[in-house]
Amino acid sequence: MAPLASESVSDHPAEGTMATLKDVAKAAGLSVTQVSRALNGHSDVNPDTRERVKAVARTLRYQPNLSARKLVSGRSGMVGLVVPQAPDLASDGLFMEVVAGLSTQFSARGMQFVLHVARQDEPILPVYQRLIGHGALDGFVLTDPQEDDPRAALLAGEGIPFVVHGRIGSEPRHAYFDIDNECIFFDLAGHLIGLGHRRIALLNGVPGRTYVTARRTGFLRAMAGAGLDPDGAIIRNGEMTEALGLVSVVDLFAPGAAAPTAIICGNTRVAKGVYHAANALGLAIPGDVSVIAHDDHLATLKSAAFFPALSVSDAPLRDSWQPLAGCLAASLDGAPLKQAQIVGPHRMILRDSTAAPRV
Amino acid sequence: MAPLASESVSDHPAEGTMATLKDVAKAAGLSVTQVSRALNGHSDVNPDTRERVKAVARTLRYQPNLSARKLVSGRSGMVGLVVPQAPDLASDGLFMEVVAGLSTQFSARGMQFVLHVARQDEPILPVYQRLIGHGALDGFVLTDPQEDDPRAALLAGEGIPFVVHGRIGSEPRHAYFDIDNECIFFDLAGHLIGLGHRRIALLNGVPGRTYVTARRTGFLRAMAGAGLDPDGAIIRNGEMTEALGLVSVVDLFAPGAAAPTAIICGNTRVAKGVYHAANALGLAIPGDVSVIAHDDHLATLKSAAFFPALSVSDAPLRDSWQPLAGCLAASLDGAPLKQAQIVGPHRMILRDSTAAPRV
DNA sequence: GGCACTATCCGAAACGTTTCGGGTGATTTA
DNA sequence: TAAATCACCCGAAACGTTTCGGATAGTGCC
Repeated sequence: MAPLASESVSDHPAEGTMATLKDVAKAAGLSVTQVSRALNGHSDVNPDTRERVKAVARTLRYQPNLSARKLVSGRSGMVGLVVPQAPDLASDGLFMEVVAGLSTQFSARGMQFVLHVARQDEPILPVYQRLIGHGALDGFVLTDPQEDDPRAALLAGEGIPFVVHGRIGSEPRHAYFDIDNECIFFDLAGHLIGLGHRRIALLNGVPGRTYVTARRTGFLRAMAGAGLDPDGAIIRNGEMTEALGLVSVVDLFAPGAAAPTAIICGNTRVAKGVYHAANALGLAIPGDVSVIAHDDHLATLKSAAFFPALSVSDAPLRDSWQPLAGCLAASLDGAPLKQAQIVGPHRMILRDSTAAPRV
Repeated sequence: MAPLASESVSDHPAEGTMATLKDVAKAAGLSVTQVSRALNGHSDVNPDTRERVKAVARTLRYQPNLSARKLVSGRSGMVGLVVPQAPDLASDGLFMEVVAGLSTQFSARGMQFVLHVARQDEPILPVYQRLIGHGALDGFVLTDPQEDDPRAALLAGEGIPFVVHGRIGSEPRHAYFDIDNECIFFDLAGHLIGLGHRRIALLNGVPGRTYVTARRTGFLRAMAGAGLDPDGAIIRNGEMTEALGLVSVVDLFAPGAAAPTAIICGNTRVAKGVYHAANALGLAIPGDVSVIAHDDHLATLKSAAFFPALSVSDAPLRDSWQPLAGCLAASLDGAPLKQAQIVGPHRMILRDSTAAPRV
């Protein structure tokens, strides 16, 4: 083995330049073809040979040149996420968690995940077109999908694989990982209705996002299914921050208003605002108003640490990165769409913030 | 929006596959060689021809294949930044501003800037080695340089171009953009000394960072230069947050302690903490203690909005991205090192937070 | 007219990888 | 024993670009 290694380019592998397939082939006494096949797990190569090749490649610190690979096979193993720069992006830890989570998952699959931040004033579509045209990226992850998302339209039109965190349209023809937002909010509303609530408020995200629509649909379906007066369904939209919860409660419980007896919050941050406002207004939870939220475990807001402990639907966001990466990888491998469309699980955790309405 | 999307994808040009140099050559009635030379601004091509080629390329929506280019010329036009995932990274808007700023600057130079977030527990060097070995990136931007930065050592050893935001060592042999931290803090201390202060505190960043060392050096040089008792120089280190300013003041002004008469803050956030603590302790600024800070204009902390208005040394961080990108680009073009080593300007802005010490 | 020079162009090779079609010898099948 | 099968391997082509060396005309000079 030693003489074999020393007969290669040089004792020390990377003397400024990387080892190539040719170097490995020479050192292993094989053809470039066979080395490539051995390393890529093809069938017609002797198991012993394969191991030997792998060993040689390791000692030579061989790393396949992505550009060369991309050129011939059309695949570089790099995928990306494009986000517009927005000041609020940085504020919550969410964004970095997304990036780090995806990065981790993709590198576990031997792929490189990469982020491109577009200028704030820059239209986003041309950015994708550049990235596609340059041909450096194999596929994309799309977050925060909109109702008729132009990015998805572009990528689908160009035949570029992508995976969406969420779903676009009712019969998506794209890879995705999503949670069943409609079902979750149907259940949340159902729980409250079962307790006897008739006027229920939903503090939802900004309109246009697909998950916001889905949540609204589930909520309204539950209300309608119980034969309730549609006026009893109060929906407010906005960026899902503490402020939304705060101003909504102040507003809904203003003197003379027909206040709801229960509130469904889009996330725990909104719920925090609701708690603050309720406290300030002297409203007891759940005595005067029941509160329930969807908990995606973002940041450090633990729903169990609320007082009273917050009832929630539970679906940690951090469980998304693995299936997302998996779905994109499957798409790249040309797997049937079905295998790249996953709806994640959720569960209800009922604590102390919901009760029957005061009569 | 819908018509826009449909017109961009399916006009004619990209029937699933991008236009290549060969296509442009055929359409222009020239050889591939000449088209390449025309597009890349080489000398021996007729000006008229060049224009014609450019026009054809435009209508064909030609985009050079980065992988192919990289393969032969060794350059892909992609550069990157690698950061370890850290929870605090996201918290301040700083990080996203860095990324967005660099992204903007590089794309203005026709390059792609890309971010790679490494797992928190992952050693950083292998990440660079992967990225280098794969050969997808031409160069790197290094931020937060340490005293003997192993990343710089690795990249320099491999001969990979990189630019540092800051300087490593006293005679840096790498491209960099930096501000003259030593000079700035020499001046800050000098200003206070000139006012008559003899006991001065420096609230500095975490040790190990090169800029922290430089600032310390400048500060001590000013103190020593004025022939002051070295005991009068009080240095405290820590993550430069409001908390550092707060606890430092509480500590320094504890009963029985030999309190300083002036404080130099590493940034305006630290100064904010100092103001808070001073207020709580009933210390007047600048009556009981002078405060001065370095202001890099991060986030939304305006030094002029402090009360009393904060005296500062002024060097906006956002002025760094352009020279940083420029220096890396220069390095990639093989420019002499001198042209890729830039020290940015700074200025003093004296407001109301500094005065002669009470006798 | 021969020479050097310039302006403009082109063919072919190269980069490192994958893949296609084929090849060799050994083993099984009829 | 001849034919078919199998396990393992290889050469050559291709991907899209840049670059090296040369080619062709036209120009000015002696």
